[in-house]
Amino acid sequence: MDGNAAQGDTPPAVSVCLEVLKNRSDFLAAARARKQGTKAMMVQARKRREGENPAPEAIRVGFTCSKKVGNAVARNRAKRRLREVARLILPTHGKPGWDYVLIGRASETAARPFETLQGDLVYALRKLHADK
RNA sequence: GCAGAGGGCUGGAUGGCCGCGGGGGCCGCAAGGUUCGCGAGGAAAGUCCGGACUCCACAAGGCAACGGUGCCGGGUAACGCCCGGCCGGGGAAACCCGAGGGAAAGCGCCACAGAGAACAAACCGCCUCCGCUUGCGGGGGCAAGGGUGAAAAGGUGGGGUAAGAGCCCACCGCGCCGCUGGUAACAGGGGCGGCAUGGCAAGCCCCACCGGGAGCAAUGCCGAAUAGGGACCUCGCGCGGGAUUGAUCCUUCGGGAUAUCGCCGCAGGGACGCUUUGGCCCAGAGGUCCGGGUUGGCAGCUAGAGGGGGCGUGGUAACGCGCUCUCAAGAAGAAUGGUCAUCCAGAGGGGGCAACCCCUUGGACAGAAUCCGGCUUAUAGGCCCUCUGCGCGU
Repeated sequence: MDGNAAQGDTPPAVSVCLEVLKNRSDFLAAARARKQGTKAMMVQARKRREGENPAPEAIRVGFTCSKKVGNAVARNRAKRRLREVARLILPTHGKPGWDYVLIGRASETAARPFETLQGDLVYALRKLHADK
């Protein structure tokens, strides 16, 4: 038995409060707000205004992997890793009422060790929240 | 065993933990919870052909245009696909390659080189006659040899001749006629003809056959808020003017009516900080219903010419038929993942005589989007079968 799983430190189903961005306008709005790049990804973040449609406690997240990332397989792989990272990190490090967009980068997003990838997101979030 | 040819299969495995998509069951008024099983490929790709399906158009059919196909026979829902055969070319062979109809329907083109590239021609030549300064000039005959070219107007051999030539003969080739075999493409052999018909149809063209168009963002249904449109009802709708050189209505065609819409003047309200003047804007409100319609939702949407296995059967085969068992993604900013461990191939290094052991690294091309049948292209590695030649053994 491997030690990691035995400790059971993976987050439970906190991801209930995560929602997926689906409208193009939401993506564009996030792109106009603040952003922070890391080696493996670009993170865009936007605090929603008062009275905007989703409930204020919800954290929303979207993923973008353009053709620059590679062919369909490479894009899907990058998106999945970003999704997994978001699932693990955002419920604890993200702030309610914010929209986040994670953008994949060519080769790095797929190749970077997973723990480093998590660290990248945590770092980017800290910078974004501090940058007020 | 070595070298080669053809074909097929596979393309990481197992198990934890945490997730995702869409189903079924159970609990719950619901939100949701819980549980069970399912969830990428041989190419899912390119979107190049052929269909199913949907809508639009349309008597059938013919002709023309445009596009496609192009040896023959078979298979198929259909095909430009597949199978079998034929012909031509390559190879020692297994086998491979071929846009493989028509060039005596017509037009066009054939670079460079070369004398000449299509009703042949004569550069070097060969033969002969004449002249003379004995190797040159002129006349005539010839097309065998040389040279050029991708291709030079049948080929080889013999006869013949001044030299030559299908000029004559034999064989081959070509054309025509009929015979035999074959469903056919075609093959075989026979007779006749002295040879006429160079290549390119992937330049135009001719012939035969096939083809209506657009596509699941097809198409059908539902349809909120807001804005706008129409109909009806209720309340409200300042005063005056003028009229058809506006609408409308009536008409005995001369003209007339003025409720309504529009026009003009005055009054009313609104904003421009206020006042005056001037210009601008407003003149309806409420309710009910109807149709169109955007974001969106539902259907289409996965059970069909379906995939796989087995048995029988027809066929050389592609494939068909019968029975039987089994399998089953359906999303829509788009699920099929993340991570860890062990193992299996592979690569590198070290130790050991060797079997082997240890460490490190590490997994081809590639991701469903209405669904099928093909084609094409990409693909690390591994496995299997058949055949050919050579070598060795029995």
